[in-house]
Amino acid sequence: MDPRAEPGEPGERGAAAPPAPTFSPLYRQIKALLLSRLQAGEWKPGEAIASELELAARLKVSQGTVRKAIDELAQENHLVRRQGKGTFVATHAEERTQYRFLRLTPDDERATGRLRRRLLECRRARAGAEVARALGLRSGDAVVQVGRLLLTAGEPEQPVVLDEIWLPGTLFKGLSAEKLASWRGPMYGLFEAEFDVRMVRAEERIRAVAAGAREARLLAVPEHAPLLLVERLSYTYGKRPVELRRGLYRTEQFHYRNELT
Amino acid sequence: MDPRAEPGEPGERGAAAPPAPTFSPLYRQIKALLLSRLQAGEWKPGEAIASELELAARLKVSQGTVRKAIDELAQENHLVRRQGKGTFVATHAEERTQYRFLRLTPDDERATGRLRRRLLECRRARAGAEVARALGLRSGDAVVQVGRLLLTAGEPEQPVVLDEIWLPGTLFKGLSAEKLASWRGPMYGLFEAEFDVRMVRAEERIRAVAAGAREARLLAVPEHAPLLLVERLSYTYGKRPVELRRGLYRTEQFHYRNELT
DNA sequence: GAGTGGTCTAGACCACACT
DNA sequence: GTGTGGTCTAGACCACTCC
Repeated sequence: MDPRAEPGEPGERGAAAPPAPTFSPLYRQIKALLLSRLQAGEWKPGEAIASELELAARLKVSQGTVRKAIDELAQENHLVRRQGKGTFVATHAEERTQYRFLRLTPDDERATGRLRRRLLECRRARAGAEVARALGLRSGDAVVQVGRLLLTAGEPEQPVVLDEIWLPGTLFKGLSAEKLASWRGPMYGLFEAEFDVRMVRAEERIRAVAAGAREARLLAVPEHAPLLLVERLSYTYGKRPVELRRGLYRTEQFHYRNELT
Repeated sequence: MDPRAEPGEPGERGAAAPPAPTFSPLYRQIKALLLSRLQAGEWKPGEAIASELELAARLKVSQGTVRKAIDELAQENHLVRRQGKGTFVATHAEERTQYRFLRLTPDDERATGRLRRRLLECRRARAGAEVARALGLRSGDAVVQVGRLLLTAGEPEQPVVLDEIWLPGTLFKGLSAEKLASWRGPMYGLFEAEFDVRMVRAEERIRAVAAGAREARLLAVPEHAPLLLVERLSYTYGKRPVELRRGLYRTEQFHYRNELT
């Protein structure tokens, strides 16, 4: 490959464009290439990709250059390196923690008990204006709507999270209550295995709100009780939004934890 | 330096200890060395450190090894690289965004207006049990307690954040209301310049709570209105906690934004 | 022992900022 | 032009995993 080649996303030329990123190093081009292969599904989540030396030979660059490309992809959680074994496509199916994206943590560190799920509904519907805008659809397009509770495992079990989830109908054609109920492990693992949708990144917007009547009943709190509202938009490759989630969290015994650097 | 030397934090030997990290690569030893120099204040925030080649020559390693050490330090926000100019000690004083650690964002993207500060109090006090535990002090030790509001700049101005801040008294001896009121720029910039305290990392715990009487009055919301409670513990070098902050955020027009990867 | 990722080196050259 | 960080190479050797 030629170090002086065009960047993956070529800088706009002509017109009165800003400075223009006229230079893209080789390793970034290789990174873009690998990303496009991941996106194309050339390697499935959990599988090993080609070794560094093999990629280097095939692409006619040095190992160090491939290495730097893979470094960045590993950093961004697309790949996972395992010394002595190989480099693997990241997956939500085998997370150390059950939910990689769930930042809710028990106040009591020792209470490490997993949360139970209870499915409330799973139905096909039409996107309202707001959902459509978030997911990049048109109002009225088909969506799958899922409602569920997360509860503490203890006795008595206690509701902690009420989630409402919207998914583009075209991507999640066969999704049903049965599939969701029978699936073991993280929901995002199901999405990978059955629908070829990998969540790569997400943005959350967090607010404090007062519980409405329905929410209060489902979460077993008084009406108007303060709840954490967590709106999450999840993206797959190419900054494409593929899930909207509206979660209400009880935070008497749990908190949303965040690390700032 | 010897690649086979002991790690910076030596692995426990003897007894029935876990696997034991018996190997620490050279670049990590150099990273630890640089960190200790930063901690010792050898270079001040905003200053340039020695160049890669100079460090390599002085430490008798290759440039690539120094480079990898600096890479990690830059990643962790201890250093900032600037091509053609040098590598600089990170600082809160010249942040692109006014507050690096403040994740509160206006719902309306265009409303980029800065927030005003209003100092409510700044007084010396004795640490209660909870504050002492968080800051690694003993109950009754001296602390500085600061209260303040952040308000929108518009007309009419509207309170958005009510912060209560606790700082170890020994570290912040000369801190006064006058100093705080007259300082331009982020508070953490003042801490760097006047007290040699650099915030490096922070953890936040977020909850939804109902406004109490005093908080409701200060934030101009009804009593029992839902508010975001953000408890932040900030650390300086060596995982040493140096600030506890309890913030109440109004989230009708603002939200706490977070990125998940 | 063979294969994989991880470290380290030495040297060449490029992009960028200052002067 | 000089000095800084950034890229790329080629090759040696180390640590880890599995057969």
